[in-house]
Amino acid sequence: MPELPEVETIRQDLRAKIIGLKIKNIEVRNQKSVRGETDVFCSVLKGNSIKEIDRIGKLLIFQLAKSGQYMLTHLKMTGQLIYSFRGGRVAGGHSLDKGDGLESSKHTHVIISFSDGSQLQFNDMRKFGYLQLVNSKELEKIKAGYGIEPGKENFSLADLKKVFANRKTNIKAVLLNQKLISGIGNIYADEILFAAKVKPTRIANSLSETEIKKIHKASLEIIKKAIKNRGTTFSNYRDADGQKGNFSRFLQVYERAGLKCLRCSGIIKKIKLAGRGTHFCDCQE
DNA sequence: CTTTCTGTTAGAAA
DNA sequence: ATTTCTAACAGAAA
Repeated sequence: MPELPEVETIRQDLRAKIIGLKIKNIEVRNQKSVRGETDVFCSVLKGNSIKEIDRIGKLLIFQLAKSGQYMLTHLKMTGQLIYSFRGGRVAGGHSLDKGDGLESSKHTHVIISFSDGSQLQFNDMRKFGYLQLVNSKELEKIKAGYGIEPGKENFSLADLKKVFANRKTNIKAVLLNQKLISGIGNIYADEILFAAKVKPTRIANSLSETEIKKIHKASLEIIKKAIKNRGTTFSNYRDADGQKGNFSRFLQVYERAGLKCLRCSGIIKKIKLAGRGTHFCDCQE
């Protein structure tokens, strides 16, 4: 799925489109996509509207105008939030609803319809993602479980050093651990370590001051640049308009196994690390 | 046909 | 307490 830059792109897009729209109807086609009671989920949303959209890590937080609750959305691997309106279109998927311009597919699990005729679809091929209603207390508890995040005040060099200190596992696993650092997923972990010239297999607490500085700098720069380019699409990811992200062409190592390194002309290797496909070049130390 | 892989992460096991 | 492994699911590729 979407990692931080992709989720942030969706957040910004939806913020400009659906804030204040009255929710007219909810259709839940797959119960599993909604955590908690579906009936409660529907009755709370119906007649409500979205006041603000926030994000922590890869989790979207829709603040509701009434009821004081929040609708959380995690897209996991293949989730999509696609906004469309009558006369508009939804990219991908074959039409099940003929004629009205609001196409859905067999992977559309929840449809939120607004009173102006537009709608927000939650699509998810692998069904790992979910929508969930929480109150402010539950939200705070969930937020507290997330680690420091590139671009936020809690991501200073000193904060990052603290995360790496005494950590006896490989740096890749640390970057992917949302409880320690939030928002980075498999693509950006590989890209950050390549930019910082640090091998993903290195043990976190063995990193030198200089190496930590490089990882810190690369994290901020790469995430920022990826947001600016609306994220990375290599298969399923789409923004709120159903469009692909543009960061794919800036990727240095991810999905480049067997190809020539763009820095030293060595060959990019791919191994399994922290349970994930991991790309790197021997010019990383 | 079977096996392995895929942008994630709870939860179990070690 | 930390770290590692697996399952949840669907589909593409080998």
